Amino acid sequence: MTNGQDTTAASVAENANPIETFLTYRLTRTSWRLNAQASRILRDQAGLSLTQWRVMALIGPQGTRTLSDIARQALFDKGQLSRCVKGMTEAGLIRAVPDPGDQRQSFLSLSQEGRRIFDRMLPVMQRRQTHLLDSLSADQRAAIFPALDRLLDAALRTDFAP
Amino acid sequence: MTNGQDTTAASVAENANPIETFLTYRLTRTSWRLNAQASRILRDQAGLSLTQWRVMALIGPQGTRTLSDIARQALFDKGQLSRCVKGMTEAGLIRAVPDPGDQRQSFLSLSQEGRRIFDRMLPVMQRRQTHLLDSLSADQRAAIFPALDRLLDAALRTDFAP
DNA sequence: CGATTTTTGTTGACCTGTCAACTATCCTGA
DNA sequence: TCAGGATAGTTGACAGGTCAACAAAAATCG
Repeated sequence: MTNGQDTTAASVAENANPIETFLTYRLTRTSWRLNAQASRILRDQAGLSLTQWRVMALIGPQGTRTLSDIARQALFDKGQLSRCVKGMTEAGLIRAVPDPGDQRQSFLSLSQEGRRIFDRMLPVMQRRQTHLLDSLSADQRAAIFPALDRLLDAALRTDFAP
Repeated sequence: MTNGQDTTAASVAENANPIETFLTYRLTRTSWRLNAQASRILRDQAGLSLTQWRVMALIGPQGTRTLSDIARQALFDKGQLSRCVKGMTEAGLIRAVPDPGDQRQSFLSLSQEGRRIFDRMLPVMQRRQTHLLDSLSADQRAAIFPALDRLLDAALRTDFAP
C-alpha cells in the first residue's frame, strides 16, 4: 500500500469520492506522513521531538529570539511553545537570558549542547530535504513553495465564506 | 501579522533562517491553518469535527465502507477512527450493518440524518475548495496535487535516510 | 502623570492523535 | 483439519496540541 494510487483522475472518478479532490485533505495527509518521518529521524538520532527541533531551527545556531517572536513566525500556540521551551531549558538545550530592557521577556538562544545537537542534525535534515525535492519535477519544485504561501494567505483570510 | 511575508526569497535570505526553506515545515504550517479554518466552518455550521467530516466524506453519500478500508485510504489511525465512528454512530450520523460474510467487520454508511448534513455541507466545502484553488496560479494549480502525491510517496519510503 | 489597553509569558482544563496490546474472526497450506 | 499467521476492530495509556483565563510588565494617550 505504499504506492501513490487512488490519486489519478481515473481512480478518483472511478470511486467518485470527492474528498480526494480536496486540497486541505490531501495536504494534511501528506503533511502527517512527512511529519511522522521527520519525527522518527529526530527521535532516533537526537532524542528530539519535531517541535523541539523546529524551535531550535527557529532560534537558529547564532540566533536570539523571544518566545512571542518565534510563535508569531511559526504560527505556534504560545502555550505549547512556553511548555516546550521550558522543557528544553531544563534539558539544557536552550539558554534564556532575561531582557534587561523588558522584564516580560527573555532572549532565547541555543546552549552549547543545543548547538552541538543542532549542528549535527542540520545536515541530516537538509539531506532529507534534498531527497524530498528530488522527488519532484522541476515545475513542481518551482510551484510548491509559492503555492503554499498563497494557500496560507487564503487560510488566514476570514473574509470569504460563511 | 496576518500577512504572508517572511517567505519571500529576500526575507528568508535576510534572516538567514534555514527552516523557512524546509518543505515539511512549510507544508505543516499551511496545513495547520487550513485545517483550523475548515474546523471552524464545520463546527459553526454543522457541529462536526474535521475528522468527523472527513469520515463522512470518505464513506460518501451513497457509499458503504468498512473501518479498515477507510483507515487505509486516509492513512488514519485505526484506534482514532474506531472511536470517531463509535461517537458518530451513537450520534446517529452513521449506520453500521454487520457483514454477514465476515463477522469481524461492519459496513458503514451515512444515516439519513448524516446524509442530510453531508449534503448540506458539501457545497459549502466545495466553495471553499474553489476559493482556495482560485488563489493559485494556473501553474501552481496544475502542480500541487501531483507534487503532494510524490511527497507522500517519498514520506512513505523508508529506504533513504539513516 | 494616571487610567486604560496591549503585550509577554505561564498555567489549567480539555480534547485529540499516537502507540501498543489485545480479542475475535478469518485465511492459508501442509 | 488444524496450526500459524493475517486481518478487523477495540481499548488503555500517554504525549501532544488547543483554548481560555490569568498576572506582570510595558505602551498608549488623555
